[in-house]
Amino acid sequence: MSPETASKSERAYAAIKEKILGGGYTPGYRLVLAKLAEDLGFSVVPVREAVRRLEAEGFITFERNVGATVAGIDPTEYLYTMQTLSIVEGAATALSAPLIGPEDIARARGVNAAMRECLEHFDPVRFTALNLEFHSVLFENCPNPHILDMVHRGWNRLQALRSSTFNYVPGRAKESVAEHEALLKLLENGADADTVERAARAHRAATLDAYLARGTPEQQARMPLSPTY
Amino acid sequence: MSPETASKSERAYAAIKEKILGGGYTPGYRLVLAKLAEDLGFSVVPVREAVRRLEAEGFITFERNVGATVAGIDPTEYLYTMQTLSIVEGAATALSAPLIGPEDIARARGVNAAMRECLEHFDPVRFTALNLEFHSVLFENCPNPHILDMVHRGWNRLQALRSSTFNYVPGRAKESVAEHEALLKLLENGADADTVERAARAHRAATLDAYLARGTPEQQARMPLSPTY
DNA sequence: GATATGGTGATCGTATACGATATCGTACTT
DNA sequence: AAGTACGATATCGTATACGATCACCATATC
Repeated sequence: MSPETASKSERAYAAIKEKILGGGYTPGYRLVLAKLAEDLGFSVVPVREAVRRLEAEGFITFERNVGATVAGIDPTEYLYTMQTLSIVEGAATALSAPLIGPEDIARARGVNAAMRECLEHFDPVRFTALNLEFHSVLFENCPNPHILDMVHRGWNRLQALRSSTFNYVPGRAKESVAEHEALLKLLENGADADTVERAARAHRAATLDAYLARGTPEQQARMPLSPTY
Repeated sequence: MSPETASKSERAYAAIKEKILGGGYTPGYRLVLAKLAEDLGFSVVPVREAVRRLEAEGFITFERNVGATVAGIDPTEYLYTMQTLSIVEGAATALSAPLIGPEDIARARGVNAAMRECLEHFDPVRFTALNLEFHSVLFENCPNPHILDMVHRGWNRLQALRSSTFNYVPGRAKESVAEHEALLKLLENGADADTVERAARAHRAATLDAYLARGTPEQQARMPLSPTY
């Protein structure tokens, strides 16, 4: 029996990704294959495979004959990701809606209650984790695997970006919790897919708006995209 | 000077993808790394990298210690891809809309005219190629690279699927050309993004509907998703 | 002082070799 | 005859080695 059931390539992938998401490797950090391999105790080949995969998923950039660096994370990139998520998560939630049962709603409502508590104790870290859990309940039933995959990628990317760029926007979290409750009400009442999609999109767009409103006007002017439409 | 400027890994990727899209490797075909490497004149390492990349993009399936096969292409997969495209292409087109100028419209209209001719001479191959060109004009201006990338992947996937599963649906092509003209009118008149998105979605959904209507009622019942909403 | 040029080192790209694993056929047992 | 155990073979997974390429810096030249 090998030490782990997964291949070294996959373990390398998970380990590096973990470090990026957790902030162990900050954006701009130079990833040298040989060094990574030594740290992990593997050869460079599986490490290289892991790095290429992470590149394909947008976590790192890779230049031929030069090397890899943890992906840069400018505000534009954050906007791109949020906008993409608003679209694919909106669709995933709409497609999930008919498959969401009362027990799912109840669970989501419990999570949302816990988020409300986090507001009072000011625990943004737990708040963020619960936020993912809440939305997972809403979109995980999406029967289209491609769309679900895109949603997962978006959340991953967001996590990578947030750890370094995202500043907690004071008033926003409270609004977010309220919007969650409104979303649950829609689902309970069997709202049609189009309405659910719009609400899910608007929810994310509102977060983005709050982020943009935080910046100076000139920063906002540089944003090339309207956050929602 | 090397024979090509691209790395062997990339050339292998392009070559294998080409063969899949062109029908040289049909679905279910067993891809053996060593054999591919020999055929290409490369070593297995870059070939392996290419294969993993194609796997990530959905063109082939890969099982550990077993091997790779060209991705299976059942009707459900076609439906997933069409549904995903209706969403991301709709968004891409809506985001492109404000950036599309008169010269783009004119070009698209020319392409559409050529498609109309294809109908009369019954040239489905050229029709399909022109169809991509038409839609490219509509979505290529999309300023969000993530969304654009998802659209490209969808089209690629569709091309791979179509070469083996898609049967030309008789009446549909004519409708499609008419819908194209309607889309162009919307863009010319500066329709708002929401309207454009709905039209682009509906256009693709109509193609999917035509495909589904072609099958027996029992086949349709097995489809797990509503094509549009 | 600025720019061009060559050398040097770090890092990636690929080839080859070998070990690990799954699959399939065959023989044996019940 | 059916099922199971076992071994042979094909194929993948990883390690190691070396060649190729690029960035950097020192030096020379204008």
